[in-house]
Amino acid sequence: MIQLNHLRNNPEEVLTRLLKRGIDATKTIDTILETDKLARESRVEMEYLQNRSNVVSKEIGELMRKGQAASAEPLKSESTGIKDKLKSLEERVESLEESVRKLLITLPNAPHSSVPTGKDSNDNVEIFIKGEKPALPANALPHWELAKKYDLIDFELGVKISGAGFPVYKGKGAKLQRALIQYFMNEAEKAGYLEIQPPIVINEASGFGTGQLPDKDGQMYYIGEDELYLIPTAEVPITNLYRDVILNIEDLPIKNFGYTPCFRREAGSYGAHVRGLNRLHQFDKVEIVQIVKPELSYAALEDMQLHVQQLLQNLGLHYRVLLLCGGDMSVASAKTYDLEVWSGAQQMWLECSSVSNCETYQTNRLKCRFRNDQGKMELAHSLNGSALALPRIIASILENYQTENSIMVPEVLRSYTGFNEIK
RNA sequence: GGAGAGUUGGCAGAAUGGUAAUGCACUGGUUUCGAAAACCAGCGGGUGUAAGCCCUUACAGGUUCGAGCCCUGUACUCUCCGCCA
Repeated sequence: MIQLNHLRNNPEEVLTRLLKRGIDATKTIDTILETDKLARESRVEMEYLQNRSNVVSKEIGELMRKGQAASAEPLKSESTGIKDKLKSLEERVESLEESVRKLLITLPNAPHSSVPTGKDSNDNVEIFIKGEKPALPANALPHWELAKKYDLIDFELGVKISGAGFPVYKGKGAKLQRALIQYFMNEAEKAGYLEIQPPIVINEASGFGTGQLPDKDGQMYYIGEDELYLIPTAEVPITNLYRDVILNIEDLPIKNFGYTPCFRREAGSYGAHVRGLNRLHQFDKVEIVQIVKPELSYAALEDMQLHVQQLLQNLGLHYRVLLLCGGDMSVASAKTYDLEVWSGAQQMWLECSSVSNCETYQTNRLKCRFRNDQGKMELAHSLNGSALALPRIIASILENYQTENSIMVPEVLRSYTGFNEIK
């Protein structure tokens, strides 16, 4: 959530930046600032009375110790009087501060100045493109047909076991996925990230910490019996490792990665674009996360984005990098790059990674801080990125690497798969 | 799932209901050629230039002039039993 202190001092700036999302927050911000002012005034008054109450109680304690119980009586009644006033005042402060907090969490993060203004994906900007569309054989098939032809993935079987969007990977299909996971993990490790195997169910506090709750409530699978959510991404449990933590400055930057399944209800999505591996309820992903000093977060964002590019490049896939416009970014992000791979047979781009700098939006909720050079508490910046999400990479590999009667395995994966070709 | 015990700073560990000791660790300083030792200071969070003030004994309530302490509820941890990869 946006820092209240920053909003107090720079309401115009926040307002302008939010306009990049197509959001006019004038009214919300005005209400926040007005309510905050009232809350602070009441708080000053409250603290004054609390102080008086503390002093009086201390004096009573003194008298009691000296055995002068009788002379404490007037003080007792004064204290009782203060208490009455305090009660309503405390309720008022609490309710005002709660109002401020509730309004504050409705605001998404303020986009960085380099983020283009826009409403939806049409306003995203392509900033880099690599490789070319592969020349496919005349009998080229979409990946779901290839998966069937070579018995790699069984979508119907998944429907029987669980439902639509839960595919079953078999044989070389399963092996290909495992090879990719292993490859991505090794590359993350080489890039200096520490491996984390987190839980894949999370509690409400964790969901709130990274911004999924309350915003994305309906998009997560919920286990009511235990009040737990299935993770939509490893970003949630990994970033929450640093909830309520005061980090040592020399521990920064923190670089973690984790491989986990991810679960998304995808409520409301339907149509042609959900075919095959395009959109699933369960998928695997390797996620990279960084917690860094504020002044270094944009360098880290570029670093992470380039790491993901390198993976795609090494796999020999045609891909492009998009700078998302304000309206297409997730609530927590201040700046996001999406990476998309080319799906040769479907003739379309598939998003396979999203790399975001959340600045202090998450760390403010998480209370993830460090002591800066002046010895003052400061919120760290958090970043996350997929490196990479598996299904769409597999779709792209199957389609782009198909020959007339086989599918070639990308060079870099062959030592992991143990086979060069799928026939 | 059942029974019992417990939860105080980074750790250890005090506090007849009277306003959170102390030790260790850590940080800075004095000293030293340098280090150790010793000594001094700091060492939960917020706010404030500062003095200060407020909050803080797992969390939420209650009793009280005053709660780490008494009462109620919740969460978590540990031990034993049961079940189990």
